[in-house]
Amino acid sequence: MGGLVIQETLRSALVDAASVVGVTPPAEITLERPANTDHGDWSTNLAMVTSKQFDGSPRDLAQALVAALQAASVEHVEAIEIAGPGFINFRVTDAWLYDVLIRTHELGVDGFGRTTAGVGTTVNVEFVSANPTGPLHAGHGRGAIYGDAVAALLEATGHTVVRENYINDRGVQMQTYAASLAARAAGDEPPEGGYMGQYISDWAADLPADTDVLEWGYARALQDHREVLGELGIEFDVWFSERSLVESGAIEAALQTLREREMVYDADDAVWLRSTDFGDDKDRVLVKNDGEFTYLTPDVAYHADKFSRADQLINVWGADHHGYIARMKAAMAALGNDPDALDVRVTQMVRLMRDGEEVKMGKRIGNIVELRDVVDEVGADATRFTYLLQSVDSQQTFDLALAASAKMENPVHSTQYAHARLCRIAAKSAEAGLMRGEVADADLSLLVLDRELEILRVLFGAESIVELAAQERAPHRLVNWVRELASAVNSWYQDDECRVLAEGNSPELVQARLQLVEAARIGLAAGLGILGVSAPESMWTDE
RNA sequence: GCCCUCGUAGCUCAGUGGAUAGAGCAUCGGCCUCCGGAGCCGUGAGCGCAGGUUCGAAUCCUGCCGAGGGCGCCA
Repeated sequence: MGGLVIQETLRSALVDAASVVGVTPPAEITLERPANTDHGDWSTNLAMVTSKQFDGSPRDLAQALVAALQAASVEHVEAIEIAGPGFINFRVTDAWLYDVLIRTHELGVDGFGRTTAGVGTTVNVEFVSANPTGPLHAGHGRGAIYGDAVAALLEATGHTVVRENYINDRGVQMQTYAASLAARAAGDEPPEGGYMGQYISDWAADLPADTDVLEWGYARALQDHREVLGELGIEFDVWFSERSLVESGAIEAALQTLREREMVYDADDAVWLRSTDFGDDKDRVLVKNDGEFTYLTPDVAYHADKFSRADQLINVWGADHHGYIARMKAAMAALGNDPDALDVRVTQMVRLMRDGEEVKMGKRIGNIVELRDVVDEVGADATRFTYLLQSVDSQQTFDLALAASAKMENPVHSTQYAHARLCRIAAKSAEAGLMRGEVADADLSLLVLDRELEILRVLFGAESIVELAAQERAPHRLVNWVRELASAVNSWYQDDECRVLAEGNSPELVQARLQLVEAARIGLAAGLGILGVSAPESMWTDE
């Protein structure tokens, strides 16, 4: 509905015009809203992309198309212009923006911005997957929140999503961890290559006398992970234990399958995967000459298991694991799975700033910034929003002081504040006896100011942004959209002309503006909701 | 040496092959007895370098320069 009607009207008119002129349009005619409003409300590059079929320049073709369009006299269109190298620009009546408002009300917070594009597809999103040998640190936070937001975006576009956390609960790092705990409990230094963090000493102090140190430490670390993730609103559907792969025989089964498919060979007393056959730099060892598996082997079995449960896999890995992408995809191909259905996303490092100083992280040198400390300092909302501000392809600078501040230059604050302002207006109106009525009863044509219409224009873009953000696994795109809406609201709010409760406003105007207030509020609350950030009704923190 | 990511305004960052490359902060200049000034409006300034593909490149390709990360029968 709404704007979509306009788009379909224009597309259909363009198809007709192309037919009159004698060119074949592409399957999907590009129709976009120009960044510069001087270029009209809608624009198409049709003349440029089809000019090769035409005897003349793109502009000449545009002329011919416009002549055909004007002869057909398209509904809602006020003006058609040709600009630049051959763009055809449409100016349409503002009525489509009122449809955007109505549609926003109909969809509400739980439906606005959501689509059904992914219905019928199951996606497994694996993220965090941190070793249970210590607390989560600030670097884990980025992957944790990114993975959760990607999962939410996929849900918002109709996919069935499984959030999964893989636990490396066997192997030598667990032994090292237990030895480090035991050493600290006995008052000694951890062994060579052991874990040096302060948390080892802290946790060792709680270590009961007569207990299995490894199992106790495992439970302690896992509890830490669960707690801090819970504070951030991250809930996993599956916590997948590496040990369970041993117990179920899944690792041996995967090796057997690879052997049957002749994808492995024996050499130098080891078992090798023919990963070079599938684009890897070199073949990889799966079983070492001492009979133990390498790190890769259980992981291969694990991914094979995930493939049996989902149509698409998404992995969120830290930058230090990018070198494993090629071998894992090769292993999946060797097992007969589609390597393109495994989408590995790598998050670049986070530089954490505090008081203008960079805080260094490093698990084995003892000076880690725990994710818990970040959450305690800036709160769950600011932690999520700030991590999501930037593309994970770039290194990030996370300013703790800014994220915790109640200033407009703090994006999470200005965004939430915009929502609170709208709520205050609605509450204030109600106190004055001016309740918002049914949207159907309001005269929306009273909304004519540019700042009012700008809010509706931004609201219109929500669905395509959510779709794009989900497709690109790029939550920061939705963050940018929410910030854009908040910015439009904050500018509108400050403009005296736009006031809802100004003296002299007619009851009809108040009603129309209250409808706008609610639409903008729905947009902010829906966007923040998908991102897992709360939409507060008030920003007051002191009571 | 090879692989991955990045390089856009003084700073932090946006930018699905499209038109005059955008925000925020900082600078400078205005506004403000107001639905919450924890504010608003305006201003100047930029695509690392060199080729290529294209009607059109910040975007795609190649090379170079620079930053970070990775290159074990470790995990």
